Amino acid sequence: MTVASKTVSDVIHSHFGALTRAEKQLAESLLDNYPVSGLGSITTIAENAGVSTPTVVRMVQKLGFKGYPDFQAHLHQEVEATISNPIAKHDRWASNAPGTHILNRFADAIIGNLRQTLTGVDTATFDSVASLLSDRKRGLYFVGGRITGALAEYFFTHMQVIRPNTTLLSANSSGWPQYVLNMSAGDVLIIFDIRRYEQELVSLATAARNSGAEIIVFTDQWASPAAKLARHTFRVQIEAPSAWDSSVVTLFIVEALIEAIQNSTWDETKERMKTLEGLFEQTRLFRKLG
Amino acid sequence: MTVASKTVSDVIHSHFGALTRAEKQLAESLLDNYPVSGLGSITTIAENAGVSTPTVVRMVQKLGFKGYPDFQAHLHQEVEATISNPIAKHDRWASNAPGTHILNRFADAIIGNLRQTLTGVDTATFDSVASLLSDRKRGLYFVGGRITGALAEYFFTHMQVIRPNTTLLSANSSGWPQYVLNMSAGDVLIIFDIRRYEQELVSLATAARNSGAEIIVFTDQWASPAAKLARHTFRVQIEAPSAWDSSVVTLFIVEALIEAIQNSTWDETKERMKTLEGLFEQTRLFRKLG
DNA sequence: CGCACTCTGAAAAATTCTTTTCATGACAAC
DNA sequence: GTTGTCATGAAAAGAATTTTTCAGAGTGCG
Repeated sequence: MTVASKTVSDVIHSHFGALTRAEKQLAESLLDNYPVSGLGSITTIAENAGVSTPTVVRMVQKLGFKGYPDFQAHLHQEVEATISNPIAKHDRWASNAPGTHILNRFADAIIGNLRQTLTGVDTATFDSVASLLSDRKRGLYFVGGRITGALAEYFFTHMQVIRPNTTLLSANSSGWPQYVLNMSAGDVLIIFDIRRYEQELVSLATAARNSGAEIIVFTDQWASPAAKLARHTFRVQIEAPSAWDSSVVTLFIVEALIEAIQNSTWDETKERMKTLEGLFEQTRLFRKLG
Repeated sequence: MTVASKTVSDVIHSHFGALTRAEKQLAESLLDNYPVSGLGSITTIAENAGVSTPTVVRMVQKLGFKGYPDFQAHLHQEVEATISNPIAKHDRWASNAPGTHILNRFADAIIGNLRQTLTGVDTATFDSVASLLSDRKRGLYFVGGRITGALAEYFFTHMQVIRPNTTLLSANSSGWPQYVLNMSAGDVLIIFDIRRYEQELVSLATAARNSGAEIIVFTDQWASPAAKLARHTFRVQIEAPSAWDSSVVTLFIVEALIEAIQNSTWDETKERMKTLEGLFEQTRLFRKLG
């Protein structure tokens, strides 16, 4: 086998599955800040990765190099190629891809969305929402549309671990009235509604408001009609070089919220997570015995 | 004396007059194709310059370095500085927010994840996966774990619109064997498995492989055990300043794939979407009348 | 529980690299 | 011509790096 045409990075990636724990650790370390991290002596990179020098030797041989010097020679060539050709590298995101590859165009678009969205997001709103959702006296209800249902579910799954009293509304709108029936004043309804806004969500929001619930809406830059009924609204930039809208930035906000909420009640959450671990363990055991 | 602020190149130039014939010859050689020419061992660069190794040692000491290793360490630093640091870091993403606000810290982390992931993703792999999933003769099966189930669902929902013959596996693993029963050779199983890898997914993957299915795995940088059974694997960077892992970049890849797939069969997809519109319309009408 | 197996790093061995020593030769000054 | 100085590289010495060996730890499996 020849290693010639492929980059060292490629070789590492293509063998990654076959690497052992320590070797993966080493590979990570090499890929992090690649290729400069591999410039030093075998001792240095072993130390940086927290593995022994024999591990380094074994890995590079597994990758198809004759030994460490051979491995390093290849790296040097790549460094040379990279440096002598300054236009390359980071004009593009994915390496070895034309600047017009979908991955690169998507990355550009998403970064743009993220920046625009964050410019628009008021951190005071963000903090208010976080503290609303941290309040365990309030029941939480999550609901999404056809596409955004997955986001609602994602948010819900995390919140369910972090705190009690959370509910995911079924995708089918026919069951919604029963949920509204259970809402009390101060409960919070989190709605995901993007483009092709779904009429039913407005009805749901109205009903929930009448029950005294607070409403939080995740929507796009054009704002769902449900936003008018909301206490707080996140207007997220969703445009992508695609026939579909992008949910990446919405998910970003959701994850940031999850962290903010969890962080504000870490002690309690920690206990819950520990208990949950125990429950998973039991289930597994249960299954084995059964 | 300190060499700190000046580059090695500067130092050589400023001492050039004081160098002897052989040393000048060496200096020329180093400056030619700088700084890569100084990456190898002392023997190598001595040979390249056509001088002896003692000459090299004498020169670097004359330049103010402690010895050859010291000289080379400085060169490495310069190479690193040249290669890395390409994208200017935003001090602040969200306006009116301290740089340490969770939104800003999250944004930094996600951008980092995105960059690292894209450096690692082989566009050839990406394209292969896209064309695999575009092939309508192959049945598609999506499955995720507890947290990643939402991602599987998101992917599935889109693919269901784009093409026929797609299935979302239930969250409950007890129903999986029945799905495997229906898989035929050439079908594709898309698995999402991140951190806390779920043992059942490996069993599922094994069974699917035995039925002749191709397997595609979305996992994290440490790679799910299911990846060993996979035809293609996406290793996504998932670390966030949070107790939880981030799925943002995974979703990014999914969306890019959706676009790539849809794009490759746009004509057919367009028809399907039109039909779907009609169906939605009917349902709405139906409900109104009912 | 015990066996076989793999992974891992400590330590030794082998190799290579770096530095020093020193002999040679060139050249200038006397 | 002799002498001293300096530059240079061969070779030895010294110091590191790289590779190999090997034993212990861990893991999976019957």
